[in-house]
Amino acid sequence: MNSKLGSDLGDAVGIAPISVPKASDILADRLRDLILSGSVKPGESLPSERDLVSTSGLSRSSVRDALRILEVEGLIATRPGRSGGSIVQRPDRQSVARPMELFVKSHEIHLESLLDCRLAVEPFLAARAATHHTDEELADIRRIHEKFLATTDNLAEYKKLNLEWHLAIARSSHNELLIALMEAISHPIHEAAGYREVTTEQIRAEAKKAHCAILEAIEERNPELAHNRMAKHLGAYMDVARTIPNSE
Amino acid sequence: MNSKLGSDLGDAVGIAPISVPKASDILADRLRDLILSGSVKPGESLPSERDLVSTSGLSRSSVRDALRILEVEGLIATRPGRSGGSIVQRPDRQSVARPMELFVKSHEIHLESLLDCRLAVEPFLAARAATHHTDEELADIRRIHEKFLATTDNLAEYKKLNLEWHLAIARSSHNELLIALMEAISHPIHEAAGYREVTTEQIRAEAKKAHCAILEAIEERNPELAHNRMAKHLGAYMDVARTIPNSE
DNA sequence: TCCCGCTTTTTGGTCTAATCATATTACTTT
DNA sequence: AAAGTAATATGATTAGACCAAAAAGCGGGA
Repeated sequence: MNSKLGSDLGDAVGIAPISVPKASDILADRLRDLILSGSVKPGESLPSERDLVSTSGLSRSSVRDALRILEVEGLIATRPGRSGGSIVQRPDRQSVARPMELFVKSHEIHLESLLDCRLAVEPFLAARAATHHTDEELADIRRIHEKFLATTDNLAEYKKLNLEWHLAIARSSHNELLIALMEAISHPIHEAAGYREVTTEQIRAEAKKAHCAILEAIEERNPELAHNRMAKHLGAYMDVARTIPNSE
Repeated sequence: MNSKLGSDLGDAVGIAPISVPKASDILADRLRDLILSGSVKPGESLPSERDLVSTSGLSRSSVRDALRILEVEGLIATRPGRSGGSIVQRPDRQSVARPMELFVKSHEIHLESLLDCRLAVEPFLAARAATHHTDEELADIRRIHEKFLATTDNLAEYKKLNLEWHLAIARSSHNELLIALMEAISHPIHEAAGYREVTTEQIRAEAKKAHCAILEAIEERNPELAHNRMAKHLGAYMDVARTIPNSE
């Protein structure tokens, strides 16, 4: 068992570095496959921890580790108590948005990139909303819209309703993936953007006008118009944001 | 300790349901804050598990659970052995793309929605690539492009290089978030799309022509042209995909 | 008969205390 | 000095116990 000899042999034969997977990872992979293949459907439960221990041959810690992985991934929800257990569920939008937010925060993504992202996605969402919206969704947008128009000097309220307005439009697009993306980038944008770019009365008035125009296009089910007006609205916002130095 | 009495009191006073957070979640939140606030920088290590046990007062299981959460989130990487530990890192693009893929698979997102997503994002990436690309990135794209043009009847090879081509364009955009999004949706698309829509020689020839045109626009650093040509290319692809019934 | 209240049972959550595996460091020997 | 060997710090894994929550079962009384 000479280590040098072993190393030489390894180099000579060209053994690739062997990665030793963790027991919990292997079990997590298997359980994930079970879920994704549809063997266990949403609402149903995985076997109890103690069952998994006996069937897998692993210890309870490893089993719990595996379950914890799936929980973070949003594939299961665990509840204590009898008839509790690991209940399979479809990951919600937050399971997508959360990692994205972590990514944005960790990499200190510039506001510029976030707005870029928004500019790419939101006009599209507006166009889809124009063609795909239901009556309930439209009513929801209108309700938020009216409240938004009614805001005056309460900046926090203005920002909150502005955000809600955009998210309501997004939800009407019926594209779950793009909605999740919007949700993910909205929070960082509205945190990073600060209050300065909406301080003047004029800017807020223009935003309200733009919202009205976009909503009108959506009500008329005119996707091209909604797309262009949203793009113009965001362009104006970006121009304002750009003239203001970053707070960081 | 009459339970009925307690319940009535609770209803009367209007006590909100109290959520009992798990110990590991609390610790995970704290450690995550430490990382995101920059108190522990990428490359540095968190305290060892045994240290965390003594400072937090929790058991080793809970501490390990917390660390496992952060690991799944891509915030740390753990390595065994002396001078191992939980090393802080920035989440990579995979940490964003993976949850998105799980979301797509779990919700059985239609190919239509995925292509929509792509249509929203990729023309934008092409435009940004036109203005932001470096010489190395352009050389990389060209290398893949040449290999792509050289493919003939090997469909697997064609599809692989096609995917790589699109991702290379995306990388040149320098928008990390949109790159991650592209990576995330590319795999499901190319899995779901099957082989049928690229079976005819004519379709492949047109795709090659379109790639050439897009690349040309990028080399000329003309963002509008790159945007429009990419949109047209994707539109053509979607038309083809739409004429073919889903494989599911 | 039906409902309240107690007990039982199942399940996840937490803790303790070892032991194993791995990789680095420190030491010893040649 | 270089090479080999022992000590050590770290995560990975196991085992077993007990706690807490929540549902199910049971029994007595209105």
